[in-house]
Amino acid sequence: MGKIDITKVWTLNYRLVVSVIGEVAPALHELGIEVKELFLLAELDAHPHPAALAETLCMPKPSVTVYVKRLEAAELVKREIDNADLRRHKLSLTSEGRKVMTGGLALLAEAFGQRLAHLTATQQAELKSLLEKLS
Amino acid sequence: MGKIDITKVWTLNYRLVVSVIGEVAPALHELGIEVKELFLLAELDAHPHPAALAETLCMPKPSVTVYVKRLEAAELVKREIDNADLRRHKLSLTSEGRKVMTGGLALLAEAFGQRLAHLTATQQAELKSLLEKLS
DNA sequence: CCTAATTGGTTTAATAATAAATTAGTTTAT
DNA sequence: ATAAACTAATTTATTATTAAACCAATTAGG
Repeated sequence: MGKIDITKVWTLNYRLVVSVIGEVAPALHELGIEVKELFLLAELDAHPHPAALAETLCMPKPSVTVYVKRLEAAELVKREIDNADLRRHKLSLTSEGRKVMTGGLALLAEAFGQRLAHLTATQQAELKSLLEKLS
Repeated sequence: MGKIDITKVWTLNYRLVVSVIGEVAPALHELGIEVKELFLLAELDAHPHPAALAETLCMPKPSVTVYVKRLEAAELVKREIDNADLRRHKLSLTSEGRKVMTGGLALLAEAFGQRLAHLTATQQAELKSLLEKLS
C-alpha cells in the first residue's frame, strides 16, 4: 500500500465540487438565488447571526452583509435585533425563504445525487463516514 | 442500510474544500499567485489551450483570459501561437512558473494532507477510489 | 463607574469575475 | 474560390466580492 497522491485526490474532489455547482447554478438562478445564497439559507437555522454564518461558510463578513441584504430585500430572510446582545442581528427564514431553501437543496441533491448514484449504498455510506472523519 | 442524506454529504465535502482553500490562500499569496491561478498552472501541461482550461476548470473563458494575462505578466506562463491552428494560443509554463506551481501544489498538499492524516492509508486509498468513481 | 480592549455588523473603496458582444482564424459546402 | 457556419480568444461593460476602515454595543480590568 504505497502513499497516495494527495494532489490527485484534491483535484478529483475539487472538480467534483465545482462541476456540481456549475450544474446547479442556472436552476438556482430560476429560483431567484445564487449558489452561495443557498448555502447561507441552508445554515441559517443553525447559525442565525451574520458573524457565525461568515465563520461557518468560510466567507468574509462583508459578503454576508451583502447576501443577507439581498435575501432580506427578496423577503426570504427576516432580520431582528437580538435582545440578548444588541449588536447582533438575529436572522430567520420567512416561510417563502424556507420554501426556496428547500427547493434549492432539492436541486442540489438532484445534481449531486446523480454523481453519488455511481456508488452503491454501502459505498455512499462509506464516503459519508470518511468525510465525517475529515471534518 | 437506509438511504444517506445527500445534502449532508455535500455539506461535509463543500466545507472541507472551502476550508482547505481558505487555509492555503494566504501562503499562495506569498508565492505571488491566487488559488485559481494555481489550479490553472496545474492543468497547463495537460491542457495547454485557454478554451480547454476553461472547460476543465469549469470557469468562463474571459476568466481564463484574465488569469493567463496575469500569469504571463508575471512570467510564469509563456504564450505562443499554435502552428497547427492559428486561432489557438499554446500556453506553457516557464521554468519559474513550474517552480511556483510545484511550490503551490506542495502548500496545497500540506494543508489537505493534514485533513487526510485523520484517515489511515487504507481509508485514504478508499476515498481516492470512491472519488474516481464519482468523476 | 470608567477606560481599554473585543466583538458584531456595516460602509466605502477597490479588485475580481463574468455575460454579452466582438474580432480573428478555420472549416464546410457549394 | 467564397459565403455561411463554426471555433478560439479577447474586449467591454457590468456585477460580485472583499480588504480596510469604520461605528456601536459589550466586556474586562483597574
